[in-house]
Amino acid sequence: MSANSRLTIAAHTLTWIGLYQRRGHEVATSEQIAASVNTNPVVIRRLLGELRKAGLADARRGARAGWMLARDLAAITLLDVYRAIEPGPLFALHPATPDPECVVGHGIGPAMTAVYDSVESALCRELAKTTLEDVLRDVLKAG
Amino acid sequence: MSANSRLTIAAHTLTWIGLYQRRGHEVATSEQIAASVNTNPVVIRRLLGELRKAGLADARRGARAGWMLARDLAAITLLDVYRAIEPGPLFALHPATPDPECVVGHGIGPAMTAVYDSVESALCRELAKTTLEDVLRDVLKAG
DNA sequence: ACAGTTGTAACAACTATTGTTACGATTAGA
DNA sequence: TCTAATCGTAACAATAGTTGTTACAACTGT
Repeated sequence: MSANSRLTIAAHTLTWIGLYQRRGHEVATSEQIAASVNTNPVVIRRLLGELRKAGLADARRGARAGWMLARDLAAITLLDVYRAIEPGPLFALHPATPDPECVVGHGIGPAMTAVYDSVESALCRELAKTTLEDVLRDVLKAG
Repeated sequence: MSANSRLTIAAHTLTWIGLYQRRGHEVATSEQIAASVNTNPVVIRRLLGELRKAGLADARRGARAGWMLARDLAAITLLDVYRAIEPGPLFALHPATPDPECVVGHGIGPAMTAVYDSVESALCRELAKTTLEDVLRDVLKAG
């Protein structure tokens, strides 16, 4: 797959806003964030748009416009971020329906679905363990 | 991402070969497997080529050619299959290096890498729990 | 020698990601 | 009321991965 950096950029973005707000600023602009992420401001705005729909960020428009967190960093887990920006499931079943006359073709779908459900649960459990507060702490420790 | 059905098709393919061999046949052809999966034989051959490189399948060429398992179904986990066919990591870091002068830009990479390592470990642990023997049992139960 | 199959290259269609330009909509403040 | 800054979004190109397809050389049991 074309490697997926959306979760990285989303976590970067929200962490950046959180730190900026703790330093006393009200809002952060997509241009400031893009400079830190090293990308185009539109990429940041697109991503923040999805994060806003998920209730993780808010935007103020007009003059003195910009972005702020909708919840504290400690109240946002990486699972929240993942759910906000990753649309589909990790694994898919067959593109075309397998032969229903074949024993394997008939039973493989449900069998794999059960496995994929377990795997996605494990992935979500793991992502839920880390909050953006944890991420910020690690980031500052690395400095 | 364009949804990834490679693991599904690979598990289907190996399970099909395993069942076919248990019914007394020596080898299975990509055409037979493709009929069950409902796709083109070349798709199966490509996938089996990667599975062969990983030591999970073997091919016989010439007349009476076809595919066989290199190990018993019970000795192949879904993690083995996953490792054989999925090249990259689940999540990627930034496409372009983030600003190293920024605290967040500087520390976010290592922080996210640690998280991604944990997540991939959890995913692998979960995939390792299921063997193709388990898959075949579920498949036959569903019938 | 023949027939059947593997192994692989080449190509098209489709989708997702990332980056970019452009421009209307919005609003605090002069 | 005007202005300047920023959001919100559409549109497009470049790149890459997946899936399906055709084609053909290489191989080997009979």
